Amino acid sequence: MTLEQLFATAQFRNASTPELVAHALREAILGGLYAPGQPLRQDTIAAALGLSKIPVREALRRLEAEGLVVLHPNRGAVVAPLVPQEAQEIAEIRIALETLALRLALPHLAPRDLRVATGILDDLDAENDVTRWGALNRDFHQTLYTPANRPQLLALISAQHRRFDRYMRVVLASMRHQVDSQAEHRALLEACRAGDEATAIAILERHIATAAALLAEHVRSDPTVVF
Amino acid sequence: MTLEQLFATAQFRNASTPELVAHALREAILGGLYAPGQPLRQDTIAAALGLSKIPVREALRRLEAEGLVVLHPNRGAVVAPLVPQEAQEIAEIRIALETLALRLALPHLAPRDLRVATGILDDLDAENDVTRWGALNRDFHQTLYTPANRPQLLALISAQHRRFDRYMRVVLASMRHQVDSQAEHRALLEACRAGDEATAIAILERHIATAAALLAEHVRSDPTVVF
DNA sequence: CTTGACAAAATCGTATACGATTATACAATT
DNA sequence: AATTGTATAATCGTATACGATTTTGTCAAG
Repeated sequence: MTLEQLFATAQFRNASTPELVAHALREAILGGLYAPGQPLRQDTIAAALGLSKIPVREALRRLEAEGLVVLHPNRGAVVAPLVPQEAQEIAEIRIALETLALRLALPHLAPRDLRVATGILDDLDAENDVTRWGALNRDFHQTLYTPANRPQLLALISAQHRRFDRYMRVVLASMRHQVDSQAEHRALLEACRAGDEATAIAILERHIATAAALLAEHVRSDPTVVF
Repeated sequence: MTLEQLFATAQFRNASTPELVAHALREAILGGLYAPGQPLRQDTIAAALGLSKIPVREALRRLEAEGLVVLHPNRGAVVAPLVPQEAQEIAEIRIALETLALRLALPHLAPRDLRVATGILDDLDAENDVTRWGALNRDFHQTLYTPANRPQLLALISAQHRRFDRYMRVVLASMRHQVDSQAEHRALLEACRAGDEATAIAILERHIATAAALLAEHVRSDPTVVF
């Protein structure tokens, strides 16, 4: 999937050009099309999309705020580098935000939500592509949190989840974590179905903490891994 | 304080022009110089700062990501309107993030941090200006969280705290909430000094929840208040 | 071989200009 | 009076152009 294709694919209603560019770059970074630390040349991107630098620059500002891009004055933008220490911090943040969201959502979880979540888990089982696996994983979590009816909270969670997935991508490329992760997903879904808040929250906490620990383990076992 | 003055005052190292513009606009919005919903004309701002629209547009994108500005495609930017329901959500988010930060910071709180925090509380007692009161209030909280050594978390808290303060500003303008708030601040500081995590966390939770409740009460008592 | 100086190239940052879109005023119509 | 249509003004969005800054390449000195 090239940047041009991502740009052409992205069409929301009411989306401005810089938003579309931001979307394309976001997907490109999450999909691994651009490596961490890689420079994002304004002219190159603009030319690829048939635009001038100006909407591209605005998109980069947006992505900077999301933590996917780092801007260096007069030296341009680079894909935000991966610093495992940062992933540990994001995991802590995710636990705080997602347990809140799940607690608020649980009383409003409808059978339909559970069905949708189950369907995503089945898709996850069948999915081998790491990028789409990350997207489906985020979808699963969002499905459980959406009934909380907290748009600000959900947006924050999405942003943090996306950043975290950039690290998990590296881990998943070498380990086969899916199985364990799916077992946790199903246990979480079961606790939600049963309306067992304490258990659901505990599973969610462990689920995120486990992913972070796996990442730490991966770094420890092979310190040469370039993140 | 005019926008020009805020722009001239703002000088960080390594700050690009759009960042300086964003800083000035941020302070202007927080300081009430621009009312909620007010249009932010690119030409006007650019002319006032002696710039073209381009760096101004980039600053607006940044502020959009922070939730202080809303961009409408082809219709420009407005100061983000105040929707009390949103403040309630932000309070929930703040409780989740700030109790985490406080828990992580407590074991590393040094006497120096406590002295600094005490000094800020004294300044708060003497401060009458609502805007500077908000800034000092944020400083007090940040001082307690900084030893957690979690830059991402602190940045998130700052952004949410700033958004919340826009609502509190309206409440403080009509009520005299400072006294109660200061009592809570001192009780929190005392629990931190004693290293009593459970009490400190409980006070912090109530502190934020009380502010949110005060806001809700304010809306209930006078539904005509234009936020 | 390394270092420093300098020129050339690449890239950034933004002022300017202009087409596109939206808002406003006001006349025409129902 | 309300509504529709149209001309005008205000504003947005961005392509272009160009100065400023940084990076790269080259070569001479140590």
